[in-house]
Amino acid sequence: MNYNHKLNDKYNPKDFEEKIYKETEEKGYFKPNMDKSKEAYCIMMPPPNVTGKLHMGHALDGTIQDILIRFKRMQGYNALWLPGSDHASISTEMKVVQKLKAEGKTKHQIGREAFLKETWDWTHLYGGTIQEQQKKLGCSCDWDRRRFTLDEGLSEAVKEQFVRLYEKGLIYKGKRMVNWCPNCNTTISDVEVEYHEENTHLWHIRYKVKDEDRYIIVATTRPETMLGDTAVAVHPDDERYKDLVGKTCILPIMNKEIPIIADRFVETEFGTGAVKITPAHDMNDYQAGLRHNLEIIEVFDENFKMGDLVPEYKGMDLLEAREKIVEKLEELGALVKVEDLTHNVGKCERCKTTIEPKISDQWFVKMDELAKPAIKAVENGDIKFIPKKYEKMYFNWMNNIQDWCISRQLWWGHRIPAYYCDDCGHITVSRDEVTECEKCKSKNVHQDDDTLDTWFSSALWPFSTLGWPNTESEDYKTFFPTNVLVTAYDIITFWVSRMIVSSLELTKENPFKDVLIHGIVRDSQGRKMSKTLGNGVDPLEVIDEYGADSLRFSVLSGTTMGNDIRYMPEKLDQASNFANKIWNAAKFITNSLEPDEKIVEFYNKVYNADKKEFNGEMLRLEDKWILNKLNTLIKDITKLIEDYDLGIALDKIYNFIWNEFCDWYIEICKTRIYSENSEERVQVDFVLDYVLRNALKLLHPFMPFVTAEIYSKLVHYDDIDIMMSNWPEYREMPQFENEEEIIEKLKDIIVDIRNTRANMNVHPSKKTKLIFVTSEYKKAIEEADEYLKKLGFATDIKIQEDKAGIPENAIAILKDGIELYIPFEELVDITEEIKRLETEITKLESEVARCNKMLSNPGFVNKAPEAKVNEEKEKLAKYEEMLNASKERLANLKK
RNA sequence: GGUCGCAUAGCUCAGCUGGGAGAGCAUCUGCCUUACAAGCAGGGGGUCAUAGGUUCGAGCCCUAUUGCGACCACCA
Repeated sequence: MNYNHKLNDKYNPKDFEEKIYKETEEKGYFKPNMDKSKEAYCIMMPPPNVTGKLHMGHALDGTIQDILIRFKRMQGYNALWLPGSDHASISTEMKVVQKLKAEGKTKHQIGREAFLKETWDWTHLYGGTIQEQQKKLGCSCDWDRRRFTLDEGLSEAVKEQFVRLYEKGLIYKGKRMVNWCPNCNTTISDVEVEYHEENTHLWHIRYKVKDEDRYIIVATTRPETMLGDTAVAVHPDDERYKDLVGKTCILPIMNKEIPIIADRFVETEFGTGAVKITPAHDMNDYQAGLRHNLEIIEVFDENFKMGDLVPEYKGMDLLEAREKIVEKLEELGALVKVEDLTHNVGKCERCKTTIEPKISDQWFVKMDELAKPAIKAVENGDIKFIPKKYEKMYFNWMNNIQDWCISRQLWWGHRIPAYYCDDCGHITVSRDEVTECEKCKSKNVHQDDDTLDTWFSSALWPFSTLGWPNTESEDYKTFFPTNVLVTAYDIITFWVSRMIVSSLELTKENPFKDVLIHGIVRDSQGRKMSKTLGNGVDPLEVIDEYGADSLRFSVLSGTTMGNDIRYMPEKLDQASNFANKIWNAAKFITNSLEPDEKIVEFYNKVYNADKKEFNGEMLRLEDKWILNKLNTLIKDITKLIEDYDLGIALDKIYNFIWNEFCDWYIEICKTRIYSENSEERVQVDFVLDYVLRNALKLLHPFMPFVTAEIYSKLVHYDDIDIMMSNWPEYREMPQFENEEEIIEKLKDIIVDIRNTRANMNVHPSKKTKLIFVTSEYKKAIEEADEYLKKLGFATDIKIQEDKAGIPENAIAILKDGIELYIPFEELVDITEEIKRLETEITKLESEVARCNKMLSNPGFVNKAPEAKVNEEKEKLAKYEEMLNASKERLANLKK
């Protein structure tokens, strides 16, 4: 066995991160093992936009999924993490439109076919970018199974969904009021509208009541739409207008008679309490119009210029028309007053153009029936949200669900599989291309020009990627339903909910069992990262500077699932310091390693794999202490990852490696590491290697690169890389609890020694004697002799069962079951030591008092659990013992 | 307006089914001790937003208040 244990002198992630990624990918580690005897585990990566670039949100999302998949893979599952990307219709189309614009072209000029070719080219040019970036992050997904929402198979799935829903009557075409972006020239969904405050005016206009010498005054922000008014509405309970309801009034300019109606949607507080109803150009008015059967009159033409209702305004820009109409009203004496008003105006999320509500012929999915089983699946716990609070968000949305407008006036996407007959007008919906009207057999048919909302295809992601609608495909049968969906809370409503809906409707299965919701990565000031603010942090730059492991650490350490994360550059220092710490520890351990054969041989003797049990006689107290700690750690981390408590898990491993393994175990072992006795060295090398390798395994899902690099330099038990190694096993019943307790006690005493010395400003070079008084811990201290001397700054250690011969002015460290005296000789001023003892006594007294108070409280003794009461009793006894010892010591000093 | 969340050390945040307040950074003190100064050892620093309540016991549960945030709806 000739094996290289040598680690580079310095921790430098660039030396190995890319190398390891490439190697492990080439070895096929990212692919599922397809072992039928193993349970399947599957995560679908939320597909990023095809032309997107990796941002911190992706980094967090990818890190979480990679941790889960690596964990499950090490546990032996047939684990698949399937990546891909989304065609992102509006976003991609806008980018290409802009590109064309720069070239002086429009999409209509070049035509549909050429435009799609342009877009495909664009997609091929930028489509691979994000994948390459995800690789840098360490994402171990099966790239060969990568899917794109416009792939043939996925397009089949989209058509299948459309046709099935259509045939069930769940998709319909109808005139509805939709959000229209006059710039993008398409409908956009409600979620694509963002609201901005804007300063404007509120015009008060009076409409004459018919045949009466009265007026009703309405207030509006959009006087130009009054040409299309078909009613005036007031609140039914509004005393001011009660007698007017049912009458009619005269619409100025148009000189037209319109009814005065009562509707609960009217706010009596706002404006005048009377509102003009323009069903063609306002959501609420439209709804009111439907309720009251009002005529719908469009004021604008398809280009959002004034229509031909009044020839004078025809073709005018809306704002210009507004001015003219206001002038006209003033002229007519109908304008009562103009108020200033700040209100929210809907803007297009993409181009910031003011959204126009528009009545338009669109395709819709009828949601209410579809939502029911999806609500139930979460209600009855078949699908769980983590953290649970996000279920409320989901229910909130699903219980108020609106029909879903799925058609978009875009070209980039899945074209709606509906064909219109030019002769009879019949609509044929089909999976296959239609060349003949199914009703009149006319050949004059043409396909709907529109495409489907991107989310209509993303809704199928958990199963369209596995081959659905072919439910016999190997992948579908193996991996569906999937296990967990990982995403941020901002797309619960329009993605997660729709996946659940589509999956239940089409496959009759839940798409996943768990929905793991994480927060959003914000900048160090807590602001959302955005292009306009320019405060985004580029994960690639971070990786370049600190390495992927540090980035991964920094977005998870000290976080809670579901809460937003503030990006703190300092955390990267913490992360790379940690990696560096492990690196140095590993370097130290591997440098002086005994030959592998000897250590493997020792392992075979000391460990009984069947019983998961060590031969205690072959190990020392401190070995058993760290092994017991490791066992507990394995148990904790396994549970924490299973519960998705990744932040806590990571911090626990951090703490174990740094504060237990490095700070204590390695320090304790140094005398043995440098020992002349090779058996002793084999023993300690085994434990060092064993604990480190297992700690690295636990850390591997979180920091895959540094752990892999170091693991490859440890004792060579086999040829298995850490990524494919078995997840550490733990014993349910800890084997060395007692030993752990003893070492903890010794640690406690060492801390006291250091503490005392620091308080007294004793230089490290100044060594003393240590005199222990104990019978209980005699053996342990004897065994600890060498490292106690080292860590306790001692020249000499004495153990005795009484206090004979202890110098008067020695410092006393008094514990239950063990007392330590440190004779500092001339160094110690007795009065100082008296003072120190006195504060110690005060502290102990307050502890004793606290215990007594609790135990003398009948409520506590009677009602608290017995274990709790006993615990307090034990503490009391311990503190009393220490208090008595301190008092005795003090009395002696004062003599 | 509706729903939900947050408020803990100077900063950023943890804190599991209620049982003696934690981490990282910052700060102070002492150390170049042969893996690591990207380090080691030690210290200081908190009325857990406010006011009530439930409980033997509340950072944690309940109610109200204040401040902040998110989402949904909407503002003619």
